Amino acid sequence: MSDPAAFLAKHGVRPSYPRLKILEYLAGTKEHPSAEMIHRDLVLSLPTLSRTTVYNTLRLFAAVGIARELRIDETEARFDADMRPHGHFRCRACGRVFDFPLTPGIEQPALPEGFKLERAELSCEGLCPACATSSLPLP
Amino acid sequence: MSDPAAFLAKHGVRPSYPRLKILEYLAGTKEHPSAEMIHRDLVLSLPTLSRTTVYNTLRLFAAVGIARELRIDETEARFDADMRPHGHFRCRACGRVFDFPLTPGIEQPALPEGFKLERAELSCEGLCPACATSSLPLP
DNA sequence: GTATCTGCAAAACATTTGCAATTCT
DNA sequence: AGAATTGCAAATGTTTTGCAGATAC
Repeated sequence: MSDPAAFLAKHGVRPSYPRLKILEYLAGTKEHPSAEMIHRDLVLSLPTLSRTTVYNTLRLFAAVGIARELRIDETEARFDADMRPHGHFRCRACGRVFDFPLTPGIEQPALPEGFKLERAELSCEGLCPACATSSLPLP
Repeated sequence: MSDPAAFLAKHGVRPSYPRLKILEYLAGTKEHPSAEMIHRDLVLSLPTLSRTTVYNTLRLFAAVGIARELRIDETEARFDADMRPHGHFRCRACGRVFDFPLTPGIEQPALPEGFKLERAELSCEGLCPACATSSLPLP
């Protein structure tokens, strides 16, 4: 992300300071954070940041195509600024979300006649390599 | 579903009356209902049925492999007793959830080494045929 | 008779909303 | 000034939990 402000402007989003910080945070992580995680981290350097603004901003980012909302976690929405096609894998033990490449064709599933596809998401769950080989008791 | 009680017993689930009714309801619909929808309909013929029991039962069904929980709706979990591999499409206008066949290979995505896959779900969103051709204003 | 199941009420939790104060142009 | 943005507090809606009574084996 060379110029975050220009990137926001290009998507028709006014580059306010909170929005810039949220964009930079999201573009610079592979954690697929939730709104709560983003707020918890950013409020350290931006103490006035409210949860409401984080929620508003993430919804706005999703609406204009800057980020996507993942429904891979049972309790909270997770967000990803990588808009290239890829799948997600959530480890049920540690909760981390991993990206994985899609076999070509999956991103354009063959829907019956008449359906107008706008979004597709391949979500997997199981154990990540670290948790699969761990000797700790699993949830 | 020829013998629902035997089906439950086969999965190690005691066939109580509420569980039987919930199983029959779920197996007899293509609506992919939420817990609330199931309760709203079943309470008409089973007035003592509580929401808690519906939630408990659906969680139990998912745990033993009788049904699966879909995270395709923004607000509430939806449930499906069809355990055969297939994808789901949610219409953002009418909220209905449709099944569609999966191109072979999708149900076994190629994960990187070491990941232990337990569940995979392909969720799509867009407009269903009825809503796509409707002249009503869309949400 | 003991473990399991049910249901009510209350709690927990993520997210949204109303609205006033602030900020940007 | 005027429009957009922010942030607080309260509300919303789904799901979970504690616990007492009912039920099944």
